[in-house]
Amino acid sequence: METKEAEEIGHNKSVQMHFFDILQQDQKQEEAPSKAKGTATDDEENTEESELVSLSLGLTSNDLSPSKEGKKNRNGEGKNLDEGLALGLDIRFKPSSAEVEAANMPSPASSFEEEVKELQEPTEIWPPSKVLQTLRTGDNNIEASPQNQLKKTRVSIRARCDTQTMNDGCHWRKYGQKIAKGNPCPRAYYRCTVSPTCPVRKQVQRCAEDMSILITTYEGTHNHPLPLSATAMASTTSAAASMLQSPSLTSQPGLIVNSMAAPIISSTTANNLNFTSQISRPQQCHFPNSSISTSNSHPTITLDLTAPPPTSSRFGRFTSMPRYSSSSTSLSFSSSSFSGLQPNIPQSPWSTPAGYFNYGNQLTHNGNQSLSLLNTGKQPLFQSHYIHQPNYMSTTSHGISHQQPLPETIAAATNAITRDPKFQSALAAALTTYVSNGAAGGRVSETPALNMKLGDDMSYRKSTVYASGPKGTNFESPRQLNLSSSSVNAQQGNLVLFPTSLPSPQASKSASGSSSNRSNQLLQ
DNA sequence: CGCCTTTGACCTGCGC
DNA sequence: GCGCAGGTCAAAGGCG
Repeated sequence: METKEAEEIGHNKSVQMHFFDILQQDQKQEEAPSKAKGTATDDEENTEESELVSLSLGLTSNDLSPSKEGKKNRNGEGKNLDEGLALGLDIRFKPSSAEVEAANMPSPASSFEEEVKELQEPTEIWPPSKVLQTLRTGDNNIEASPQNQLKKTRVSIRARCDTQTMNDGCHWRKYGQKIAKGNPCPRAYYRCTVSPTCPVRKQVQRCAEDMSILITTYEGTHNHPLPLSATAMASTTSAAASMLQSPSLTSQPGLIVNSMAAPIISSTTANNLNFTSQISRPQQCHFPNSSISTSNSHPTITLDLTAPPPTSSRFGRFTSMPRYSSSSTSLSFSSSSFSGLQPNIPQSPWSTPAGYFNYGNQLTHNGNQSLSLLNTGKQPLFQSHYIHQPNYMSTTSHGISHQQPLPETIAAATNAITRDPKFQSALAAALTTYVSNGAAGGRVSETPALNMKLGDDMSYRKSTVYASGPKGTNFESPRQLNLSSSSVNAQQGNLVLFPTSLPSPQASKSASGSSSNRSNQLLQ
């Protein structure tokens, strides 16, 4: 099946998304590995309740997966597998002083070897279905508790894809199909088969409104090394998922989003995208253009890769004004690089010449390649550091016409950020991604790690980001991240991030053709 | 032969 | 308690 998909994708059309996966490392597993062996199930479930969330990407080392992995080199992953990779994402939300023990936890990102051990000695963090079924009926079943149900985090990807499923780099076995209410398209249920004990499942369903949109929802934590191709976007979704793991981020001064992972280098071919990973540069999240949303019953982050492009130019013109109401605030992360996620677009989302950072209506221009960290504590976030810097706002030598600052917009957006903890974490994730993209597509990311501290202290840490031109062209021009505000439903503690500048497939096609020109213009 | 998909039945949670 | 909907199981069959 995967092979079929890969062929189809590779030869023809579709997005070839060698995708992500999330490894949400269980806090208690890490704390007490021995315990995890014995009571892994409980630990797994406890993870859902833990406020301290440690998200870690899988690693791709020597193939530790079952034999089939060795037999079948599906989707050409074998090449990548040979290389080996340590990808780690460590997002920790240290919510309160009560989480003292959290401080003793090893960081997945910094404990690669530990993770390898763990993987080599697989601890069943999810019981086999039969066991699970038994547990469900048990009195002590933690999973059955409403609380756990409530906290089961999912990451959903919306992407235009004309194949049955997106090729996310993992191997899946379909175990069920249902017609969901309100959607004529059946929902398919898949289980990760890379490891027999892997608890990760995904649901695939076409969007009722737009059949070309494939909605893939991931749930669970891989307990095995991921193929390189599967780790490409893991950090992105991990970061996104992390937002849902902490009920109140900002009240906790110690939130640290720490990027220690290798970068993901994207490569493109004529008709498909191929996100592959390469090693050893510190970096992390991919948040191409995504919308993130959560729901109450099943906290779900949706990375919306389908949004149409704005009517305005990707470069410097932003038409949407942030909208605020007493009950909602909105933040949009967008990047000019997103077109790559659309099918048939010969441009990598990670290799665009420039990223954009738009906060509110401001196009900020990080003129000195210094992307500092995000502090969403008491200080207005980008205000002092980016937006108000004349350099950033001025028309650049690339011919970008930047709009004038709009104080109200900034103030409103700042207020939105400082008000909503999840908002802050979303920003952290987005920035992490942004920096990641820069490092991935670019030549250099000078900082071994991007640390984003959301809290009270304003300790900025420098992270230098270089943009990359198309296909290996290295640019040292600043990347610009586009962050615009629109609306977030803060009432229910939900965070919604709407993409604002995602090119439609058609637009992307044309845009992709001219993008490099524009890019060159930008960077000349 | 092994792995996969299909598909009806079953289980579980939730709202009324 | 009942019904509905989502999710899962597992037997059957297909495919390479």
